[in-house]
Amino acid sequence: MFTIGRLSQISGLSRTAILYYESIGLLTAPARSESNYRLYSNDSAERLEKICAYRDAGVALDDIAQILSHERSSETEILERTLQMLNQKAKEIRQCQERITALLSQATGTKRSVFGTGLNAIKAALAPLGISDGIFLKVHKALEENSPEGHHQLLALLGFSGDEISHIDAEMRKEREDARDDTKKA
Amino acid sequence: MFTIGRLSQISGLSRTAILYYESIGLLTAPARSESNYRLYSNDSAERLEKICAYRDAGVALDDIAQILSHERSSETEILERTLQMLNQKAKEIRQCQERITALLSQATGTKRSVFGTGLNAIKAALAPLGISDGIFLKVHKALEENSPEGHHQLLALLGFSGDEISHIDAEMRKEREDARDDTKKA
DNA sequence: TTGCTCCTCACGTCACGTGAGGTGGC
DNA sequence: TTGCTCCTCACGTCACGTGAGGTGGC
Repeated sequence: MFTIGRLSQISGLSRTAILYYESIGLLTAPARSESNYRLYSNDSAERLEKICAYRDAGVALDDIAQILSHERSSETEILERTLQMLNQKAKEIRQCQERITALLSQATGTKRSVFGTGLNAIKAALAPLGISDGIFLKVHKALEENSPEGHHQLLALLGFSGDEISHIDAEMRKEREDARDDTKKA
Repeated sequence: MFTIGRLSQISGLSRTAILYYESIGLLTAPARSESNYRLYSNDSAERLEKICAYRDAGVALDDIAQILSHERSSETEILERTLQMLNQKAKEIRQCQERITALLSQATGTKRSVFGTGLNAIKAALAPLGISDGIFLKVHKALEENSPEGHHQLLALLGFSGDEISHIDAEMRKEREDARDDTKKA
């Protein structure tokens, strides 16, 4: 038996969110203590856990209710629809990002990609994908040495313009030369 | 002088959106005809055009008002803040996409990436980036022949799991063999 | 008594969409 | 007269957040 504060802690949801779920019927009203406090059962907590799993995947609360009402057949359909919606949203955001960067370069007179400019920009672009600097350098070397053309295509894939790619090439060359100098010194 | 319907047509906004902008003071109340119809000037139309440019870039209406109130200094700051917000949203959506695909593979028992499965999935992933099938094949060949390792890294970059990468490799090999057979026949 | 959690409304959010009920112009 | 555009409220949306005003437990 948990009080709402405790359930909030273990679920990571706010109190008001839990109350809201009750108000729309996604959670059934729990038992009450003598002092009228809500007392949640283990079942409630488990249901809330499931709710969170779908919520964190971007599923609408209505759809979560449908899925949890044991209409198993509808789950795949709902998830697929949600995924399509997410893809659409991602597309729209990407468009906004492009337009914002265009407005920014217009406002400041300097060029910049969605991620910023230069080498740090690439690293920033790769970081959220779980690619560390070390891996990044390895991939880069392999690509650049064996197939500069392929490397350029990869940069294009990441959303850099032709100008930016040239700029990055120059930076990388410089970095390699620095590394060689260091090696010589050692 | 345009009526609201005409302004709606040329701006691409809904009538209600235009009325809403007036209600929050983003557009000033226009002149009226004898029959009380709103009559918009060229100035209004131009202002609305600017509004649309920022709106389509994801800038909040409050912020657009600020930018248009000739506080030029604030523009860059606002655009930068908006861009950060968009980056954050993009990140959240990506997380949702990953979780949805996890739930989907759990529900259906089959594996799938954010973009679907197999070769078509890659093409679908690259299409929105402006990479056609032709370019795709060129890049692939260059990478695979010169640096299979680099190719795998690229696939990992695009969000494919290890299993999926092996699968794609197999598919590509098959496709290449088919192409060779065709060449022999010819 | 002092904090703390808990309770129940009710209103705000953001950018509109959707009627409802009515008037003017070709 | 028939459509059409226009007008002004007012309420709905989605998933809560934020008080307001009050009560119970250690």
